[in-house]
Amino acid sequence: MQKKGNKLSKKFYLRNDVIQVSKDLLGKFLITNKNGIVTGGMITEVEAYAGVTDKASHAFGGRRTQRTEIMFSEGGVGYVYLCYGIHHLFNVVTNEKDIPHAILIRAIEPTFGIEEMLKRRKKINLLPNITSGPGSMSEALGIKVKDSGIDLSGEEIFIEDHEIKIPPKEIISTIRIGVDYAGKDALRNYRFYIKGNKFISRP
DNA sequence: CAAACGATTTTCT
DNA sequence: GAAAATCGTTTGG
Repeated sequence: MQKKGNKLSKKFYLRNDVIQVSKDLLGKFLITNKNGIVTGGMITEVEAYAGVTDKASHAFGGRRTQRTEIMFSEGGVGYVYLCYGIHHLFNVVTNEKDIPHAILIRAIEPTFGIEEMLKRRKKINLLPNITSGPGSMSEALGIKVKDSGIDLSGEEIFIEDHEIKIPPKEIISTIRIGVDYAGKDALRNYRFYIKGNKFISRP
């Protein structure tokens, strides 16, 4: 039923324009394969974190710790961060080695393994809020902190191109959410989502 | 070694 | 709409 999906090549992540990569990720499919159970869906909302120049990023100012070390890796790996002790946020690391750019996946449109995702989220019906919001989405996909640093070209967590093109008109850019503390950097239009899609996080 | 904080979500008023 | 929950990471002594 689904068109054949090809995993994104390493080159996709290695580009140095994190904004462009963010836009390109919209319409791609984020898939996880946990214990033989496949879950995933189309990426509908993302946020870019431009490394050392972005106050909202953990790597702002070149801060390099054991946790953020992953972001300094070469693009193409996942960076999972535990926030508020409860939520697992999934990021895609981009750019070259030592340049800590990352893209936070905020929401996807459920496509594969919907039943399993509902079970993980303890929901009965498929509502838009099942995967809208970074923490919720990660839980639905079974992504955990221990997955941080995973190679996205592997078999457990990966991103596929199903040749769905999102017209530039359908891509909305706006300010990010939940980063008010970042001062003027919070006003950067680094958040992107697909126009009209219901599976995006709510204010 | 102790203290403060957060890229969120959920629940209550 | 506002506030609490909750724990690993980070920072300071």
